[in-house]
Amino acid sequence: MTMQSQRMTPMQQYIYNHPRPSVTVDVVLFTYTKSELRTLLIQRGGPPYTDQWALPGGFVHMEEGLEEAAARELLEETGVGDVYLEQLYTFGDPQRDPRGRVITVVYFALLSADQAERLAVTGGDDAQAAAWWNVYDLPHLAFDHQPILEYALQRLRWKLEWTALGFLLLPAQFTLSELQAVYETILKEALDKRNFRRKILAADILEETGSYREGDHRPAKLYRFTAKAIELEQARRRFP
Amino acid sequence: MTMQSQRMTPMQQYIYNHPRPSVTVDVVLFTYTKSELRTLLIQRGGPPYTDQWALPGGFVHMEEGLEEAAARELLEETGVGDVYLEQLYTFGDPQRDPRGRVITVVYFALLSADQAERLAVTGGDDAQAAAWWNVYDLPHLAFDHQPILEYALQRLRWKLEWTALGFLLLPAQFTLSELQAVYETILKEALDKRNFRRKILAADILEETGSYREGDHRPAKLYRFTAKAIELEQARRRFP
DNA sequence: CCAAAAGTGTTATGCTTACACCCATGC
DNA sequence: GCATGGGTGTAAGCATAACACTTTTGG
Repeated sequence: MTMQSQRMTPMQQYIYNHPRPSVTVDVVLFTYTKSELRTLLIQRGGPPYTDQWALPGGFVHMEEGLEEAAARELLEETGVGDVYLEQLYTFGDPQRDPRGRVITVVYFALLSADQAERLAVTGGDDAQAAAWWNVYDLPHLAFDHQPILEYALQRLRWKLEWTALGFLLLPAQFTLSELQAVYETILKEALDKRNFRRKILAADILEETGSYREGDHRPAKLYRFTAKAIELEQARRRFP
Repeated sequence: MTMQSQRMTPMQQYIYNHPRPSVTVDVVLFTYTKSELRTLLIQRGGPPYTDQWALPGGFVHMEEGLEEAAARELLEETGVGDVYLEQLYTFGDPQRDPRGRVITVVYFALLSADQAERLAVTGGDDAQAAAWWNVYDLPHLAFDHQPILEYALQRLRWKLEWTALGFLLLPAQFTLSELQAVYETILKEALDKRNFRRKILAADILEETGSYREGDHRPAKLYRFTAKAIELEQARRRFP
């Protein structure tokens, strides 16, 4: 493997002896609000796929790392910061973008319901619209973003079953029933209440806040997850 | 995200309005021969890192997919074809290559001992040397290939524990003791013979060939793995 | 007092683990 | 006949899975 020569013209052009692909990052951001699993999409302002919905993302700058680029794009396009991010997969089919060869490194992100609700989600630095969509009721997506999203959903299911990161989708305080509802929505199956509680509590990553959620019926204990839960799971992170 | 204009000069140069990274694929290829877990490395023929050992790999061509590129590089540089390939991770630290911004999509590959031994491993299309190295006794590696290889080794351990893909490292026929030795080498721990056999046979992915390995002592039954074994990505459910 | 969600234990089953001896062959 | 690796079963402990009723509140 040998390197291509590279120089810059006065007119800010970049010349290479071999063609190069573009490299983008895209982000699949999940949260759980209003009893729905949701993902953040951007409505495209220009061709190709004008007006269609797409994952937030953009070009990787020359001086930034990939995860850094994903965090930056998320912040610029949606105002979302301080988010759990991990690399999902790199998609590089030569035909995936009609404009040319674009390889995209996709990141997987989880946002707490608190943060999601605090966001005024209607466009960031450009005039694009951003909106939360129910994962089970999506619009038609641009590019190959449909299969990418499905793959991210698989990863999310896997995370929920094998790690404690489900907490990252919830507000800071939640009841066990709410937590169970998240699991049931994402895994698409009903769970046994007693077994669920026993297993979650045995994992020793929750603590009672001492307060209760008052409502129509019997008040429910509120829990938060302990800092330990996050470290523990980051230690178990399978993709660096 | 908007696309850069792009045109080609008569002198076969490629001009872009924005700088672009190079994109390479690298492959971590594992096999198990002579009682050792081995990986294939290439000795670099020029700068940077002249004479140092590195993962096989090279630039992604504009018209080929990523996995396709990985397979091609493997074939060109080492003569290895017909191999299990899966994407491992994409590394894109801006400083990882002294020549400029190079993002590499790394693939993880498993080669059967049969194929590994049939290979005359001494350089492919260029005059670079290729050689198998014991994973636990590696030379100093070029670029960031050391941590990449460690990450691949983690993935291999995970595969061995959770899937049946360990078979792909072995010759077509093998004894249970040989199989156990592979597991012990890769997982770096001793396994109980009876439990190992019970578990492997219960997985129902092996069949007896009917013949025996004759040797110094009592002949051992030879097994092969069934086609079914490859699909079986074990999914132990966390919730009922 | 009724509706609705919160909360709580026990049992059967299957899987995992630990463990020691006989068998078949070559020399 | 002995050295060497091949091959086999069982019991204890642990985690999982199935299952139904009582408690607390608001209206």
